[in-house]
Amino acid sequence: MNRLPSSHEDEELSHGGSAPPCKKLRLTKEQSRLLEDSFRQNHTLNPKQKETLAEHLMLRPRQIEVWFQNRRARSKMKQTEMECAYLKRWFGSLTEQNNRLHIEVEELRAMKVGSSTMTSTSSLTMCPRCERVTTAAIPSMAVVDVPAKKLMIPPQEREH
DNA sequence: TCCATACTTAGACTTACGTCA
DNA sequence: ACTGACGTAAGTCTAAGTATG
Repeated sequence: MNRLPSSHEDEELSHGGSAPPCKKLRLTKEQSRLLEDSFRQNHTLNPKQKETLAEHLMLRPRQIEVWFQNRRARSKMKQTEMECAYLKRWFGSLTEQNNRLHIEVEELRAMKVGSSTMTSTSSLTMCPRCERVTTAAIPSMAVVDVPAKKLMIPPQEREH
């Protein structure tokens, strides 16, 4: 069932035969499908479930056990890869946002230079918490709002 | 079309660690 | 506190499958 046509020896072994350890087998599509279904329902199996599944698929319980171990590991690896890719995208978007804000600060400083009566342009600072540009000397005097839509928080993150 | 080779996938094993009786 | 059985994660090996020139 779970074996290449050339060898029914391994097939017997995969069912718990007494011969020496069998060579690596490939599961059939049907076996893989059922295992995947089972994995979707539960990522771990209790001994009874393992036994039942093994019987149903005509595999040794140990094979079921190993399959689930590998499946969990690969599932975790895939999840990590996805998270990594997501964080990279987010980092890119934050960098972009940061660059734009720096440009904006420079523009505002330039504007300040133009209006002679105001405080020194070097006193303009960006509050890291509220994302507003303020004059450090007299904070109450000049507060420039950065529209909330400019904060490029990825949708996935906003949900949480 | 066939073949050799490189690369990928997945079954199996080993080891280390945590939990529990 | 110690011990053995058991389950799991992480790392690794390697046969089998696939892509490529």
